[in-house]
Amino acid sequence: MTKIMTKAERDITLKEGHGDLDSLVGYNLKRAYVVINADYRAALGEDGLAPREFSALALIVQAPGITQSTLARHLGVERSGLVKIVDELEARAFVERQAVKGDRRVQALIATEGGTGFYAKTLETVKAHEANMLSSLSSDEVNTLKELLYKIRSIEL
Amino acid sequence: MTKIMTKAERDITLKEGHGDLDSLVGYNLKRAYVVINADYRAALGEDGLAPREFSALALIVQAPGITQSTLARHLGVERSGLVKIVDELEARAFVERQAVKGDRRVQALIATEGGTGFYAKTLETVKAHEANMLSSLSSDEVNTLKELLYKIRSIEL
DNA sequence: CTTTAATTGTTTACACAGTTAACAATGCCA
DNA sequence: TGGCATTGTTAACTGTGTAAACAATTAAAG
Repeated sequence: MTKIMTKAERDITLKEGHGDLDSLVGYNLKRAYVVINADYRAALGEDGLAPREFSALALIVQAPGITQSTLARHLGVERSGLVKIVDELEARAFVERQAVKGDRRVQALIATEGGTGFYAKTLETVKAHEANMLSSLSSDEVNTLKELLYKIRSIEL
Repeated sequence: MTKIMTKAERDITLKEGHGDLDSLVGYNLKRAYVVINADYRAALGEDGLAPREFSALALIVQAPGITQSTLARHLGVERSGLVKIVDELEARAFVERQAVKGDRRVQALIATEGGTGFYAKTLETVKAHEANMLSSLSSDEVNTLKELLYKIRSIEL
């Protein structure tokens, strides 16, 4: 027989950061991700690049001529899923698919001049959003956080 | 005119953890979340609770009689979205919706005996999954990570 | 060589999480 | 009493991603 608590009792139990969930990395990770993501979208506005398009563009700018397959691998998504991302980037004229001699299966991805410029501008906006978002953390804390997250995302399943 | 790199050059550029993306908290957060999430599901298997059902059950167990509205608020989802989560928990007989005297709009959520037991067992499985997943981090690092993530998810938008 | 296997980009179908908007029932307040 | 807010719910929709199949092409094996 479970004892039913009053609303006040429940709030006390739940307010503090010491429930089972708060001690789990996965739960905190998800919640933090949602918060950051919401602010990202707010900061970039209506016609800003969505996170996935932004990260794809970042890699294309930094590795001109990259292939969709390798790009997909680096982003951790399926080849099929990458198609619409590149479609979107191509539709906005940020990226072009170029035929490559020697292998007629692949098409090299290169950023247009406009795409490169838009990327640079967007990168600054994103950095500003993060700086603002994480202003309550010291820069040491931010660096530590990045390192720990990088370790986790590098784990081989 | 963008210079197209060779495959080898691209790999050098991309292999290291020092691209623009790797310096962004948001990107690392998402990638880490995906990795943890994949292992969570693998660890819990076919008929394990999905993360959202698990976290809902956690709060119901720890705050018997909680209302769907308050539960939704604490989980950071919409009331409407919570309905199917509770439906699922009720379908598996882990949770019951109970009428509450004094306010006929709300239904108090309480965990069944089976639900409480299943939760306890699942919590151990989840803890084991995290311990295994994060075995390359020191316990200090894990605590730091939790604290930093908790700070982020507590940010008011 | 020639046949077999693997890779690339793509489409289509699908699954899942989550949101918004509307609604009926109920409670609050002035 | 009358107007306003809240609760749980449904329905339509969006966003993100996967899996399976496919044609074209290249690589590998015999």
